[in-house]
Amino acid sequence: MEFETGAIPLSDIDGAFDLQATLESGQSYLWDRADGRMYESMDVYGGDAWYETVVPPIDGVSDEQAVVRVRQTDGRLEWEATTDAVPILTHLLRLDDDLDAILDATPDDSLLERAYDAYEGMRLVRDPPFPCLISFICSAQMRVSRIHGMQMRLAREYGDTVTVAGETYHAFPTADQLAVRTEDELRDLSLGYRAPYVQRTAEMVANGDAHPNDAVGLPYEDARDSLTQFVGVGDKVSDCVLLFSLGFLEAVPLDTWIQTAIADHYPDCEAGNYTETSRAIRDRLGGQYAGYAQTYVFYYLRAGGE
DNA sequence: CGCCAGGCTAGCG
DNA sequence: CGCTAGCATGGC
Repeated sequence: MEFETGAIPLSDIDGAFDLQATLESGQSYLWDRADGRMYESMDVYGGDAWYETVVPPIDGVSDEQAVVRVRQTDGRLEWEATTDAVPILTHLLRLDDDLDAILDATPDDSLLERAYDAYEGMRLVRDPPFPCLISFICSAQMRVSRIHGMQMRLAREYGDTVTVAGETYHAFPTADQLAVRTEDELRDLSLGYRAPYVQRTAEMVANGDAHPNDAVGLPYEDARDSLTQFVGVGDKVSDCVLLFSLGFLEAVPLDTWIQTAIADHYPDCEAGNYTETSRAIRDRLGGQYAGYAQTYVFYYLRAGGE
C-alpha cells in the first residue's frame, strides 16, 4: 500500500493552529512523533516534525481504518495517508472549531491570557472514543510520557499491523482485541493496577454492555455519571473522555494541576467535592467552553508557567 | 533510599 | 453520603 498526499492551508480555518501544542499537550496519547522526540521539547517549537497515528473508522467521516501522517510547515498541514485525510484531520484536530470565537467567549483573566499567549493555536482534540477511554484509564497517577508509552505499547502488542510504503504502523487495539487479554498479560506490559481496569472495561465494550458513545446527547453531568460505569473511570477520567473525545467542551477535568490552579487562582471555587467544585470552576471559566480554557491552563502550568 | 505522577476502588463510619 | 488505605511502576 502507498500513501496519498495533500495539504490543508491554514488560511482555510477559523483561528490559529499549532500542531505540536495540540498533540503534545497531554490530551491525546494516540499519536506518535516520527523523530521519537515526543514531549522532549515542550517549550520549544519542534519545527516540522511528522506525527502519525492509525485511525479507526469514524461514523460519518471515514469508513475504513486509515494510517495518517501530518506535519505543520509554512502555514499549512501537509499530510500523507491511506485515504483522503482532510475530513479525518478536520475531525481529530477540531479544525472545524472557530478558535477565536471560542477564546473570546471565555473570561478575561490574567492566568488564561498568559496561557493563551503561550500556546496560541492549540486546539482540543477529538480522539476516537474507545482508545481515549482506555488511555485515560491508564492515566491514573502516571506521567504524561509514560501514559503515551503505554498506549504505543498496547498498539504494538495487540493492535492491527498495517504496512504502508515499506513502514509498519500499529492500530490501537479494538475492544475485542483487548478483552481477550488477561489481567496478567496487561500487567506484564507494566500497566500495574490499571491492568484489571483496562481488561474489564474492554470486556464491557466488547460484550455490548456499554459504549462510551452512549454518553453522547445526555446532559453534561448525566454524561459524566454514565461513563463512571466503566471500571477504572471516576469523575476525572470521565471528564477527560467527555472533553477530548465526545465533544463536551464544558467538561473541566479536575486533576492535580487544576486543583493547584484552583487553590492559587480561584480559591472561592473550591467547594469540597468534585461535583460542586466542577460547577464553580466551569462557571468561572465561562461555561460552554470551559474545557478549552482548562486545557490551556493545564498545559501552561505543567510547562512551568504560573 | 523516598517521593511523586492528568486517580480509582473497596471498605469503612 | 464522605473519608482513606492500598494500589504498580519508573524517573529523579
